[in-house]
Amino acid sequence: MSKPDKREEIVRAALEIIAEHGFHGAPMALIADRAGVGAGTIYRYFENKDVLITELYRELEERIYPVITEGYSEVKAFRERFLHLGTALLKYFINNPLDFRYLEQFHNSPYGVAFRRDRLLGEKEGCDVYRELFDEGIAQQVLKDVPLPIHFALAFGPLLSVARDHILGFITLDDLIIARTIEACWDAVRR
Amino acid sequence: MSKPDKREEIVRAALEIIAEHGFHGAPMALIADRAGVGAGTIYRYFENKDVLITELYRELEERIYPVITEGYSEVKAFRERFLHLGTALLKYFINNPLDFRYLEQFHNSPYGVAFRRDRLLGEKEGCDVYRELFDEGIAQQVLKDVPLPIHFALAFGPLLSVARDHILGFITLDDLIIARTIEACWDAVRR
DNA sequence: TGATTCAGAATGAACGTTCATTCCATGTTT
DNA sequence: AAACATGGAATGAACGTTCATTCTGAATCA
Repeated sequence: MSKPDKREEIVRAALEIIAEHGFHGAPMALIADRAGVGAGTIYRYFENKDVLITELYRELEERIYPVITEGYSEVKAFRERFLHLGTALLKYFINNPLDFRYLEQFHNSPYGVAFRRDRLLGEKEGCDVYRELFDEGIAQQVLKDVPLPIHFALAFGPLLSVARDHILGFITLDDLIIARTIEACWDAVRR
Repeated sequence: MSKPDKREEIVRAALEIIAEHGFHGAPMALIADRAGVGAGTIYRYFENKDVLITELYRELEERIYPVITEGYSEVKAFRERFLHLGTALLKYFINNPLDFRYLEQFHNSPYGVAFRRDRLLGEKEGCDVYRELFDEGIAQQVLKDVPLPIHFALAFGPLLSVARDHILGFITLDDLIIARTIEACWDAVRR
């Protein structure tokens, strides 16, 4: 196994185990096992567990961004762009439940809070597209007159909740329900 | 200190520490310290840490319910009832940040997932008022034609997100913004 | 009243376990 | 052969839980 291969295996194993059992249900020894690697080897690639966790978060963000923005065109009507970004994000989560579960774990932990605090301006997912879209919508008075974070809450709050329910098996989403949900979010933010 | 006093102190200390640092940042020894009791004393009142955690959850639920439903009348117009329940819940969270942080921790943990799964199967809903309101709205076609869990997501998702941002200091809510936020949620669920 | 007894509440040091991290003998590459 | 990478046993810190002991205050007795 080549050098970068091992790093990749470690990251993959960490994602699987942490997404399923949380940070504290993911001992380094288990991650090493699942990656097919010695416990000590992890420390050749990551200074410690915290670094592994935040590094994994960064990699997930980078994976998501291009998928979301694929087929996204800034020239389309505002509403269409909103629906595109919402649908793309929700579908990404549904198709990548491990990524979703990991991101949730991260957000609801001291890691995530510190991370967001550092980013106070960048806000959620670090995806600038969302911020730009909402800023434009507020400026053009297409969106309601509330602060940006409220818009984020109105748009992403239901989205995350629905994704979680689907992944945990409490509901089953299909294309129709997804479309209706995103349109409902649009009703929430539009003026 | 009388007998129920100690139990109360333990519960209070556990709420404070867990809300602030999470389940794993709350060793029993620290909870005992904060409560002003010996480490072993906790085990006179709670079989183990898990029982303490779920018991505390149950107590919080019981505390919230009467506050939410105060002044709530089933005869008022549907929209008014929705706004009342939404506003009451959001304001409760803002006024009781420890409660909110604890409930979030609980929901985003194996405890919470297991808890919800039991509820779904057992039909024994904790938030009956909310369930009744939404059921009625769907039946009367005041609400959009989507499954109940989607309505929950549309209504509570933004609410929790906004409460979290406020409590973490990322935004500052006032009565006007709260009212606009709940009304936006109404736009999301209404037909 | 003051002394004595006693049940159960409270205590915290000690225990066994789990975990992140370190260490080093061994293997691999250059 | 030198330099580096690896695995997994060893380490020590932290944790939840236990239990032998101490404390407390109500009940009983003289």
